Amino acid sequence: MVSRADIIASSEPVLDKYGFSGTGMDSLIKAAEVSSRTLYKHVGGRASLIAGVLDARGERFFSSLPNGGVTELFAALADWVDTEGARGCFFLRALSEAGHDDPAIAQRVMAHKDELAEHIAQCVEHDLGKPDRLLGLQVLVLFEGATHAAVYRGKDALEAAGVAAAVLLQTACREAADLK
Amino acid sequence: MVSRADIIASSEPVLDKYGFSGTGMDSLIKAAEVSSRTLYKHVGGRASLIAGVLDARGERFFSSLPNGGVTELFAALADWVDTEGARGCFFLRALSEAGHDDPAIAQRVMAHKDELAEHIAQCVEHDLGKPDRLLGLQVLVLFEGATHAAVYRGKDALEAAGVAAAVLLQTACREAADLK
DNA sequence: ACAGATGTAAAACGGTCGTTGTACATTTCA
DNA sequence: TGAAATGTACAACGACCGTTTTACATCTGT
Repeated sequence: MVSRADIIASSEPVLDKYGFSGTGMDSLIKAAEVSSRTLYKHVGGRASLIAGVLDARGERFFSSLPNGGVTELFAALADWVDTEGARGCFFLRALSEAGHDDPAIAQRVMAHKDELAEHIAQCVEHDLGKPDRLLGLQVLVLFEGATHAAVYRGKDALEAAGVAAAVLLQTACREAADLK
Repeated sequence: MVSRADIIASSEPVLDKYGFSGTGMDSLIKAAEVSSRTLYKHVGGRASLIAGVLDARGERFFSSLPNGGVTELFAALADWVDTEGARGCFFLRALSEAGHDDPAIAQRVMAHKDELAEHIAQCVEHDLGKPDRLLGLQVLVLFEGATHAAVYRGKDALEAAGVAAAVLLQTACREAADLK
């Protein structure tokens, strides 16, 4: 007995590995180990399935991020890449490959990035003791850059990003002290 | 009288705007303003056309980057995004969307990123007076991050990345002075 | 026991896509 | 002039893809 959640869970790694446009319904049906009839009854259709996968992925991703500072943030990203592989941002890939013909996907991607920016802002505040919009954006850029540079530079990119974030944080910290 | 280069030039913006899997040959034929027969005679086929577009894009991109330091580098990226738009890295998108069934594409993407890393390393050396592998990688991550964060944060991401690179450079500079 | 829900396998449908074939028009130049 | 080169428009091809239909099996609960 399969559920909608089961089908979504089995679809995610296939879409991740072979891409949204590179994955046909037959692959997702085979991965779910159900008949096409059952899959369509449970998830409605391709667009709805992809939307569900994005939701599940987002939830899983954010629950993998600890509540802490930027050091813990980049450590968690390194763990994520270790277990999931480095194929760029799943959401930005969804936007490029499927966002054109489905506005629901584009909207989910934007919401995901808003949530990511918010989480990073809290990491920065955790370390700095106060909010810092510029630093938050810089760490977001480092996070995004690490995610994509890891595709071709591997773990070195993640490590460099973490160090860079620490340097930026310390600089902001010093500047705050100088202003006192 | 059209040339292979003309067809490649007219194809690039279409592939960029609608994506590799979202663009059919009919769109590229229409953009080239030739018949399908002529286009195929000139470029051979879809895979060869995309490879040619990647080559042309890479040449155009690197010739838009000035010889200078990291400040000029991020200024040039801002100009590029101003005129080209922010849709993420064209090459990484090619890798995701078409790299699976065409190893020639994957190889071109890797070569492009190697060239980018090399160019950035020279920017760092220009400012610092000596090579610095970690700083080069950090600036690469910032460059990649700015490219992708600009998709959803616009020019703010580019600006933040430029400032971050300057801070990292100055820190490295100070550390070098302390060691004397 | 049997109706209803839930599943399967496999064919079929309509559409799109990359590519090629056919038939015809136009320039080029020996 | 007239043949070769180069172009066009457009139909057709085979393959694939998302989805639905058909026909049949297997559990579940009163």
